[in-house]
Amino acid sequence: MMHMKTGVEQSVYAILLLNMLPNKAVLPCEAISQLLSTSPTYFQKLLRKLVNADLITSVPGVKGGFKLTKRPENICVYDIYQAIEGQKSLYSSSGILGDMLELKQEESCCLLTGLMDEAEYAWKLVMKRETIAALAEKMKEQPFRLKTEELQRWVQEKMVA
Amino acid sequence: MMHMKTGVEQSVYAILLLNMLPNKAVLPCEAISQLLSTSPTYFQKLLRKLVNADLITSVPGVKGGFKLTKRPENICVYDIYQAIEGQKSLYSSSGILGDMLELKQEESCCLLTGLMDEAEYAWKLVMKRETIAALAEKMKEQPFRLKTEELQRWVQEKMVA
DNA sequence: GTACTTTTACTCGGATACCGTCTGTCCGAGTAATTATGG
DNA sequence: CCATAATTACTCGGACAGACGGTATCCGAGTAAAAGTAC
Repeated sequence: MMHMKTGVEQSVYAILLLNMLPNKAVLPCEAISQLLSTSPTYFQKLLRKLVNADLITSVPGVKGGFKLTKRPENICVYDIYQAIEGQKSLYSSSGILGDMLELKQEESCCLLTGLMDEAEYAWKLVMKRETIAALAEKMKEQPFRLKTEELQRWVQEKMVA
Repeated sequence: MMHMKTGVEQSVYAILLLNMLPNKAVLPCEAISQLLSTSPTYFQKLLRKLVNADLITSVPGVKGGFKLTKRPENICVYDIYQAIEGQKSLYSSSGILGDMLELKQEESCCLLTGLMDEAEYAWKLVMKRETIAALAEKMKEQPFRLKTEELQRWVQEKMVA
């Protein structure tokens, strides 16, 4: 129903978790997926997309796992969205007008494309504003503060190296 | 992949067609779907949604069909989008943060909802700007003008009453 | 010619099927730290 | 003790199954204009 996949939300929280790691430490997929109550094997594929987008780094082998590639100030919600959902537009013309008017292929002729692109741009602009650093700050505020500290301890416990 | 359905685009063009009708005249579903190269029986269900949204009116019986309910200046692209896609948000939290922090149900606790709502608002705002009247004007401009006049004649031919 | 019936051409709405995408699962392969083994 | 081999715990990536939503198809029902029929 034109809905954002849950993978985006999961990825955001995964990155917020990785942001709690001390330098050089990593968190294995298994631990994260357990906290997010999702399937480890599928969640790995999401992490893979984040790796491909150069948002996180993967370390193979025993004591392996994932960690952030960049500073949290340099990761915005849109980056994560794009990594998971790809760069396809929300709208792309099916060429109906072209068929209706029997135009040649080379004449691009959608009355909506320009408008929709603009709308999508406005939408993405808002997602580019919010960074992981800002979200992490919000987690430290009330009423999440206590629980977030608890979460920090959980991360310390599950992390390796 | 988080993509707008083609039904929205088809509906926009259908309404542009209905906008070409003289007063009191209607256009049957069969004719429209034929022009849009889509399945008549399914397209009827789209038209039904537009009727429910009070954008168009249906006339049953022989010489029946569909026509606009409002003036084209009072129909915007967003109205059509909403009629087809419903009013569900692009994003809705799956409550992951709540689970992670083990919060109670009543504490709404999604870090993304506020941001995403704002983004969606910006997106819809652009779609609310463009009216059917404006799109119809664009069709009368070059390089569509000649073909649009041809389309007008086609509508005259297929309309009833 | 008028009243009534039948036909016809539409809309209405439910049931169902197909297909692509998202999610979930399984498996074999790669990698590197740890442990075991042999001298 | 040191070098090498085996084990272990991860990531990597492909293949495949299940669920779900959008699209498409079929059917019977409702509705009203047109056509046919009876008197």
